[in-house]
Amino acid sequence: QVTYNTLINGYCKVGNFSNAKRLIQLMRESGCAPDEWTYTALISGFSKFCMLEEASKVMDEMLGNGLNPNQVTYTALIDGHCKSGKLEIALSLMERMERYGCIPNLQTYNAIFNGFCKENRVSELEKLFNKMVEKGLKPNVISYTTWIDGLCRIGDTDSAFRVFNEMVKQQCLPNLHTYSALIHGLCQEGKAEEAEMMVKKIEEIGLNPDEVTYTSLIDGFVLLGQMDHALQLVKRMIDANCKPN
RNA sequence: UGUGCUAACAGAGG
Repeated sequence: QVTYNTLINGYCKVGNFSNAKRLIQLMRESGCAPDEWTYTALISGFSKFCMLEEASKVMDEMLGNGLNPNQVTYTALIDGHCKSGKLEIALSLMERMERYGCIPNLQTYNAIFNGFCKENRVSELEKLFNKMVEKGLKPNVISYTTWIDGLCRIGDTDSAFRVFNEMVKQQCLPNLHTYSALIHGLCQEGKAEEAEMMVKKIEEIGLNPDEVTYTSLIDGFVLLGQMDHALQLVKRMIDANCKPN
């Protein structure tokens, strides 16, 4: 059972669903019934590849077999819907989840935050964020980074930095994703110089900017028409052992 | 007797 689930999960993760189904068949033939883990692996795989109809079908099948979807199952399906821009369905799934006595956890909220973020619905993100804190869940670096990214996307880097400061005050350590979101935001606002200073700052605290960080910064100077500096940054990127992709 | 081993969330360009 665990062995089969491990293999099935491996196939689901890479989108090889025919092999996953073949293994489920084998699993059944050897006397093991698919369990929550099996269905969750399928739902998570289908969600990841934006095959939402299939994912929902598996969810129904799971319920039909008397198995209870857990927090991981719901979160996978919710995340899939968020990533496909079906935020309203994701929200109703979260309601359904709660009605069935399955409490949304931090990952569930983070998936929804990401949905709001990508749809530029940052005020709703903030509202839910506060609601989550009221419920006693502690936001982590992913929660804050998603919020910051959302604010940057709507061009409100000032608020993004306010959230950043709040995060630090709450003893939540920003990581490279957090800084990269801010750097990207600054660059898109035409503040590539500020972004570059920020890159220097993160290097000082021992973080290594990666190709995502550099590409945002390079794009920032490209937007300003400063191609010479953009090319200089590519050189610096290579010197810093970061390969352009 | 032993409940261990497997699943979900964030950043760039196009």
